[in-house]
Amino acid sequence: MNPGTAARADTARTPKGMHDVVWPESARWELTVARFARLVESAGYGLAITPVLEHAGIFHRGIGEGSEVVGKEMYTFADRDGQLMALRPEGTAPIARSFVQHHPVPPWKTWYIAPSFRHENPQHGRYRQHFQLGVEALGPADADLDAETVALAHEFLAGLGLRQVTLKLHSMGDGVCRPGYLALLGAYLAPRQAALCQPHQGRASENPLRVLDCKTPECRAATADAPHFLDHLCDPCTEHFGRVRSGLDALGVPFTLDHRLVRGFDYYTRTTFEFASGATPAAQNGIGGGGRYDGLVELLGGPPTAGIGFGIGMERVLMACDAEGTFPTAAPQLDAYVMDTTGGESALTLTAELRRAGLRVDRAFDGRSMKSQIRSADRSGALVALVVGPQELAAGTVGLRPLRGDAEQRSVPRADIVSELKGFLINAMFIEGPDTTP
RNA sequence: GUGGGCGUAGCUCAGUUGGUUAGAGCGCCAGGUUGUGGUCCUGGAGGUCGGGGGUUCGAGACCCCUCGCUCACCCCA
Repeated sequence: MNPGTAARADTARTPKGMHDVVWPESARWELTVARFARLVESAGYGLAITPVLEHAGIFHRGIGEGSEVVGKEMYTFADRDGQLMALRPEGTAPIARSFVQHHPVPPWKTWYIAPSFRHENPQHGRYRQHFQLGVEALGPADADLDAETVALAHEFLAGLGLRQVTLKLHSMGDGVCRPGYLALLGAYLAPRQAALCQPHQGRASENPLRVLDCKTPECRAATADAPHFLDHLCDPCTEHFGRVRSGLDALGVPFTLDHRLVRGFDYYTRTTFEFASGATPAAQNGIGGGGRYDGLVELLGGPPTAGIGFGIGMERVLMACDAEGTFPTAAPQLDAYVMDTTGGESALTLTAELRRAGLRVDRAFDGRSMKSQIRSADRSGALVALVVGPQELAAGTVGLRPLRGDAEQRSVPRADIVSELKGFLINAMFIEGPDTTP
């Protein structure tokens, strides 16, 4: 370890590629997660919270040794017991591991918001720690579940107001037809090695699918006439994929078939899909993706169990929202802000009383001047300032001063402050009153 | 992991061919207004010039190393 790196350990900063999410940005996270939870819970999903750390083998076996994420980007280390541990690089394998461990009765539908770690070089929209919102449904192999799952992700993104998001769909076949297709693709590429881009020359035989995914003009040209997997699926896979497509059509979810869609994890079978934003830079326009992984549970030691899910990148989604300018404005944070220039005891008790009554209330501290306190009240975004000065203290009243709009400050008996404040807020339609509609 | 650009106050930035105690706007604090915000005026606080080393009488500026951000590649969310 060089001196510069060592010195860095003393500096108060987040590690490279990792970020604090603090207010007001964190308010968008809360709202986004809440929306996601409400949506997927309406579809029968329950929350799953799994450890950030797993035995590294879960990912080696599940995602695949050869994958970029496991081979080059995973945070792996031996803990104090000498066990090889890894920080979760994605959300699906831990859920499958959890299924194997607890053998719940399928269908088992879970959702998560989970930090994921990849040791790569960060840039805007790609971080060493990012958060994924996701769902996993284990058990059914039914193509309707594929359609439902894709539609759920689509509905979430559309519900955030995103309009420039496109959906790509493909099928990766299964253990029956994939070997045949890989051989076919390999045979197609073998005589064309020299035409591929530098990095892929000589390596095409290792993972021919990667070449399809490559964006260089050389590889694009060389694979222009490559066989499409969709033309070589086995009959059951063809039928399954046909039902997924008709299901999405029936649900009104637009998609395009993309024979170059190759996902980075080995566990995918049959249906795979990705959502991309047309509003963010191409390098990080992938905002989510997923697919079916019918062999994963068995791979991790469980019974043969089908599964499908998706992960959506929290940071990427918010980037897309920013790019499209669709994110809703934040609601006011506080109903009232308490000011007290008489020593603070009134503020202490009044604030507690109002909070017990269900109101959102903050107050000034450190006995600052009236002017200073009302400036804080204004900045806090509160709708009303409640003023306790010497006059109010002596008279047993509280000054109710509206901060938004042009209403006058008025004096309210201290004993009536909760009902008076609620009455004011309802009247001003800042909070919901009793439902008076028929 | 590879390559380009950039790091000066909380934020956005200025800082001449190297030359005294490093500046502005916004924000923050206080006062003007001895009881009242959003406007205005005045004042104040706040800086290891990302970090370390070097060249020099003298470095925010030049050189080397390093850390971070950023853009691209790779790959992905």
